[in-house]
Amino acid sequence: MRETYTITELTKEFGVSTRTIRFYEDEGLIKPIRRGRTRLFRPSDRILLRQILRGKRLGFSIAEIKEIIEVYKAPSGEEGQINLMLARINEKRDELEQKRQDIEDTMREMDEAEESCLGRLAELGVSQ
Amino acid sequence: MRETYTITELTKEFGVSTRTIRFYEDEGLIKPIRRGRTRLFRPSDRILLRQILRGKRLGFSIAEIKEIIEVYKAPSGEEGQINLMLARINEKRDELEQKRQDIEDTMREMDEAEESCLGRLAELGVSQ
DNA sequence: TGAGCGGTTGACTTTTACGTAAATCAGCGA
DNA sequence: TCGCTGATTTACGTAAAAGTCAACCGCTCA
Repeated sequence: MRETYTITELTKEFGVSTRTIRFYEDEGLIKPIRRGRTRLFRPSDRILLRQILRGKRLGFSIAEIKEIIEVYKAPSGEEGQINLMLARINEKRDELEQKRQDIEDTMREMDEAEESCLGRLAELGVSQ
Repeated sequence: MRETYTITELTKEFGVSTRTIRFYEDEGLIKPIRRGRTRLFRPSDRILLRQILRGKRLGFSIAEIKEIIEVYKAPSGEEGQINLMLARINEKRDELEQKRQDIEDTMREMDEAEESCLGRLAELGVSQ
């Protein structure tokens, strides 16, 4: 595994701009190390970026993604803290479950749309 | 089934503002009929609104939701048009499939986070 | 040694998806 | 006829998530 990545390597791999990556750093989502002023991204930063973009595709806001990343890091602290973590995990799971349902519903309507397109094509074929 | 709904009935049912619903009309997503100046929403408008909000939860933009709604309406026109529709349907399906995968991945990481929280709780319990 | 290349900072701008406020209107019950 | 309620239009405001631009730095290699 590579030790570090430059910012442009990551922009190419993930198809985002440098501005975007720096923005995520400003928002506290990733904390690359520095050599002089230049950012160096470790494998863990790269994984974080992957998780951030995954969250974006699912329509989570930066703030929500931050929360999700927090629970990934998980457990330090005493019982109260950990129970709070568990509660948050369940919240996020519910949201994901809702999205999953939304996807199923949308998929089903896509199937119906496809069906009726194919039906229409068949009609056209027959009448020719 | 009800004949029509007022705008406030829909805001209450779906938990959105009147501004939001009017915005969707401005964007051409729904076209309620009018009695005088007042909007009247038919069952089909209500279903559209449901689909719009589903799209929003999945992180689609208004423009993308518009496209999705277009393919729901589906088939009129000749073969070329319909084949174009079918292509669009498959594009959207790919996007949905990606989101589905993203959800699975996130869910799995949630499970891991939960595991390690529970593990930490067990430790705390034992040491007490 | 100077030109190019990749990276950085900072500031301003843009797009999307509404929020908010003001003025207006239409029906309705007392 | 008054005042309330609920709806409408118009217009400006705003937060989030970047895009864009300018000025600058530090290396390297020809």
